[in-house]
This record gives sequence, C-alpha cells and structure tokens, in this order.
Amino acid sequence: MPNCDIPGNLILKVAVPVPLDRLFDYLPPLGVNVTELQAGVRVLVPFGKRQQVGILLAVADNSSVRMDKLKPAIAVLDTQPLLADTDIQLLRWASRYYHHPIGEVLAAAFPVALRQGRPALLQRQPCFGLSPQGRLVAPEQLRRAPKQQALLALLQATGSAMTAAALSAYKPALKALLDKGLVTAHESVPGGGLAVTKSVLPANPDQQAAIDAVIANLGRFAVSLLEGVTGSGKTEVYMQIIAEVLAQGKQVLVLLPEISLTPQLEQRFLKRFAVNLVSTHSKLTDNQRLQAWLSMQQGHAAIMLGTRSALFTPLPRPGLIILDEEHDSSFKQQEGFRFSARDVAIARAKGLGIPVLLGSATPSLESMANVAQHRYQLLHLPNRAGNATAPSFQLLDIRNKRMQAGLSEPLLAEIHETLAKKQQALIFLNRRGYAPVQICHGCGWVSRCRRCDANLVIHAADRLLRCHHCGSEQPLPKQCPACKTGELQALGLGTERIERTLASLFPDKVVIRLDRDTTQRKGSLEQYLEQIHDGGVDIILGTQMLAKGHHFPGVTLVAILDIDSGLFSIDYHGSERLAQLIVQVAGRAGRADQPGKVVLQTRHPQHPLLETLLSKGYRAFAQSALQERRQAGLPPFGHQALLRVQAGKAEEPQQFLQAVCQKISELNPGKVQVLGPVTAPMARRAGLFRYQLLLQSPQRKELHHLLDNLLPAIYALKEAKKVRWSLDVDPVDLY
DNA sequence: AGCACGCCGACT
DNA sequence: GTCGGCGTGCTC
Repeated sequence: MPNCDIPGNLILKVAVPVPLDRLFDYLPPLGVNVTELQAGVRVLVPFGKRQQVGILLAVADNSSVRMDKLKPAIAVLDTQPLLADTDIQLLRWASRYYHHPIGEVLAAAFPVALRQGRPALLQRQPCFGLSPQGRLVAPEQLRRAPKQQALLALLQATGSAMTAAALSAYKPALKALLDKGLVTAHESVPGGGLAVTKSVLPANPDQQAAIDAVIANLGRFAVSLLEGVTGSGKTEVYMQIIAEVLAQGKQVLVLLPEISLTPQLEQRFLKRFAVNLVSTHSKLTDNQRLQAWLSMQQGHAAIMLGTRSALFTPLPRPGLIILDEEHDSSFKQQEGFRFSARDVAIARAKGLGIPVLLGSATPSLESMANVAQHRYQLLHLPNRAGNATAPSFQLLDIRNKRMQAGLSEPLLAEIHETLAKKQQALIFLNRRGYAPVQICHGCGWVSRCRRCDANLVIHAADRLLRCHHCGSEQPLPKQCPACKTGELQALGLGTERIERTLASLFPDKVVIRLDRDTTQRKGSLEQYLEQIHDGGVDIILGTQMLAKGHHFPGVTLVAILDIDSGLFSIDYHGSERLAQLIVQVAGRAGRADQPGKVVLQTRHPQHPLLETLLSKGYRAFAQSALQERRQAGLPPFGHQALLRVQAGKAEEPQQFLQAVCQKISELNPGKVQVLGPVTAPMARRAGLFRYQLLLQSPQRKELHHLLDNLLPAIYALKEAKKVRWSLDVDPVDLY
C-alpha cells in the first residue's frame, strides 16, 4: 500500500545520525535545484521535534512513506559532496558488515564540527609545524612546501642538472631540501646551473627489499605485512615508500594506535618531507581536527597522521594506507560503531585500488593467518639496525622464593647490578594503584564496590578506595567498616606500592612511575620521557603505556613482575596479548653497545607458551597458537559476533536474550553455534546487570546471513526496549 | 538516542 | 489541586 509515486516530485534519501538502521525521506528544500544535488552533501532536516544534520545518499522519484508524512528538508549545507562515492560505498558496506545503523556509521566519517553543521571552510591560518631544526615555524615557511615538492618532481623528471633559471626560481626550495638532506648538490655546470641529485638514503638489504615490494604495488590493491622487530627501522621503510608516493603526487594516510605516539612520528616526518602534513587526534580542538580533515579532503595536505578515527578521511588522490602496530587492540572501536580500523582500512584500500602496509614487531594472529593463506605479502626485517643485539630472556621461577613486595631476591640483585653500571632498569606491572584490595585481618571484610562485581583498589597517595570500573571512590577507611576493631591490610600489589618499596630499597636512586595516575596531566608523560632520555632516572616503573612505542636507549634491564595472570586468562585472546606484551616490553631495552636483559617472574616456568615464545620466538608462538585456534574453531578459523546486554534488573537482559534465542531458532541458523546466554565475565558493572550471547560459525557467510535476518527482529522485540544492547562483530574483547 | 505523551505519588 | 517520576512510542 505505501509505495506511492509522486509524479514530478523528487525525494531525498537521507542518513540521519540516530540508532535506526534506515534512511529517511524528505522533500527538497524550497528553491533548491534537485537535479544538481549530489550524494555526499550534508542536509539539515527536521527530525521529530528537533533538527539533525544528515547525509544525502540518493535522490529518488518515489518513497515508501505516505506523502503527507514527508517534510521538506531545511537546507543543503554543502555545494560539493564531502565524501566520494567510493567512500560512501565503503561506509554502507561497513554498516552492513558491523550491523550498525547507517546514519551513525556515516557520522563517524566526519569531524565533530561538520556533524554539528558548521561550514566546510578551510582556513589557512592555524597551521604550524616544526622546522628541520625542531623550531616552531609559521605558515609562510610551510607554504614553501609545495615548491619543494615541485622541485623534487622536477629533479625526477629532468635528471640531475638544474639550469641557472630553474636555480634562481627554486633557490629557497633548494636550500630547504639541502638542509633536509633530501638532495645533494655536486658542482656547477656550464651556464651557471647546478648538478643536483636526490640523496640515497641508507637502507639495509631487508629494508630495501620491503621498500621495493611495496613500491611495486603502488597503483593497485595489495596488503603487505611488515614484520619488524623493535629498532629494525620500520619507520625508515615507511618514509622511503611515502617519498615515492609523494613523488607520484598521491596522498598517504598513516594510522597509529595511540595519541602519545603521534607527535614523535610527526616530528620525524616533518623533518623529512617537504609537503603539507596534518595530524589528528583527540587532544586537538574540534576546529583543528576539522582543518586537518579539510586540508586532506581538498588535496592541500599530502600526509595525514592519525588514530583510528582518521581512517575515513577523504583522499582525492589516494596513494597508500599505512597502519602501524597493526596488532594493537585500540584499532578496534569498543563502543557504538564497533569497527576494526585495520579490517576497514583493507576494505577501503581495495575499493580505492591502492596498497595497504601493516607494520608490527608482533603481528596479530589474524594477519599471520592471512600471510599463510597468501592473502597478505610478508615483508620481514629480522635484524635490529645499527648492530644492536636482541635482548636475552630469563625466566625467574619465584615459587617458594622470598619476595619483597613482588620483587624476588634474584631480580633485586639484577637491579642493583644494572644501576651499579649506571644503566637504567624498567619494571613493568600492569596494575595501577597501591594494592588491588583492602581486607580486614580481624573479620574478613573486603573493599568491594557496591555497584560492580569488583574490588575497590587502594590509592594510597590520594587516601582513597577507588573502583577501576565505575570510577566510584570513598575515603580510605582507618578502621574496619564491619567489625571496627580488626586490622586493615593491603592485599596484592600495584605500581604505587612497588614505587614505595623501590624508593626505600634504593634511597639514593631516582624512581619514576608511569601510569594513568601519574600521567593524567597534559604533557606530563612527555616531561617524564624527556627526563628519562636525559639520563636523570635510574628506575622506570609502569603499566601498559611503557609497552607502546617509546624507546629507552639507556635501559638494559627489563622486568615483568607478574606474567601469570596473562597465562590463564578466560578470554582466548589472553595468550596472544601476553606474547605481544612480552616481546613489545622487551623491545624497550638494549642498544648497540649494551645488550638488554629481560627478566620474567613466574610461578609457571614450564608453561608451553613461555617455552615456545622464549626458545623459538614470536613466529613459532604464533604458529602454535594458530594451531590451537584452528582445532577449537576459533577466529580466524571461525567467525564470531557477540551480543551484549545490560539493564538495571537482572531479569530484563535474561528475558531479552531468551527472546533473541527464540528468534534465532525460528530463523534456522544452520551451522551457526549459539553459546549462551551467559552472564558477562563481570556480571554487574556500574549498577547494571550484564549478560551476553556469542554466535559462532565456521563460515562467515552463514553468520552474517543469520545476523542480516536477526537484527531487524531484535529491533522489533518489545524486550529490547527495556535494555541497552549492542552487537560486536569480530569481537576482540569478550568482556 | 532524544523527546514527547501519559498516568500515578508527595508537595506549595 | 500541581510537579515530576520513568514506561512506551515515534522520528521521513
């Protein structure tokens, strides 16, 4: 009955950023020539009682909505599409693949300012960069960059000789390039010209092979995995490939897992490349992010450096996508539109017909499997650059050993020895706070969170008990809240406690703690890193963040205090993460003249994971872990989707998942396995009861076919209205 | 997700 | 008599 043709009327099909997986139809705004409207422009539309900025996806001559329900759009906000058709197709594909509403998926491709309807206006003003000398330079100096680029192209085209005329036209650009070491001037040639060549920058044979392999792929789709140990010179490989892409006049997108790594790489790139470079991350203002996005979208910038959300930046001259530290789980968005930036980057490159370069010292098991199946090309950098030797590992069996606050005596001896040689020690413990729980020795009371299935962590410096899951906190009790008489004790270890122990054991040494609590203040991490590099620190202690990217050349001893929790994780990703963590943390140590030593404290020295990893290396570990995954039918050999639910009363998620299971059985899922419903590993969090249902199939197609039919049914369930639910396709975290 | 409407308890 | 609690329903 609905489908009504409206002769002579054209209908706008608009994606609106609301959690409803459909398009909304509008009449064109008054006075707008509909035939000139293109998909990819923003439109301001009335939506219920409010206004929304939507994206026009199509103009049609019919609507399935009754004519009297159609409202005219308020305004068209752009004269040109902000997204290219290939990117709209990519986003529509991602919406289907992740089963996430199209309007929200499209919104994720835009910087906040554009989502709010601000004009897509590129300003020239707020761009600053670093000069080769590391000084902040103003816009005029940066504006020279296109000339430098043109000069490089000229040299490429004409060989080496520059005429006197070209020399005078490009004098400042040439000087800049000489300063950067990108060109070498040889001698004067007759007529007042100059012989200039592009410098051959140093690359060892492995690096050169990797560079050549990726350059050979330019202009077509291919995925390369650059497996390079820490210090093997991955960045140099990236830069030489980027130089070639830039010489071809194309753009490069570089994705990184963490904002703390962006400035480092940005400085190296700015020193090297004579082109406009922009970077984007969450510490920038909305307008700064808008400007970075627009300068890429309008082709002014040639390189964009950014985190996950930068993936969708429009590229009018796409050349290459690089995704560094590809194993890092922060490439998976963990809320809302739960996409994998790695997987979507590959889909995007395929659509654009360009190569993707994935880099890691510890590639994900998925990528290793793709190499084995010849879907990805493996490029290997097995050696550390500059003769640096790989660190040696030592498993320290701490069973029945005397410990001082988590530090065994042999480890303390190692630390003493290292400090005596004026070298630095790095100590890793992935638990912040003073102690993970407080307990009453008299009555057994424990510091439990009232809203979560978790303990309150002692934060001694703040004199607080704090929940790491919901953030609630209370003053540190001085007497037992239950029996009032028993002695309160701190149970277990956190970085804060280790810090105190180290300070008392090494009173004349400088100990620095790096965790979320000490680096919350903006710029404090950078300050600490500088202090460490200047050598004013003897012991570096910290969590996760030590494992990522930063190199500490003065460190020769690395200790991981507790690896056992990773050995027996409930999530099957645990062993992969532990192996990556061990190799990554180990990579922080050692330099050319001083090989590093890595000490792992464990009560399970015979654990097969450790034996394989330490005696045969990461690749052998990955192979055996993949073998286990294959036997268990787990990813990447099986495919998963996780339905999570939470609500204020325990019955509501239960009833919801029961109804979902009923629907699944009606839809006859074939080979799709249904695991659950079960309570989530943390059954209650922030006062909400949490449950989940895992769907798994050996065939991706079958799983997605089921989801295609199941999702509309879930939206229609009356039980769905009482809960908060979300679907996670290819989950990397089963919590 | 917002934002309405709508029908039952404690306040000026 | 109203203010406001959050259940249910809709958004072209």
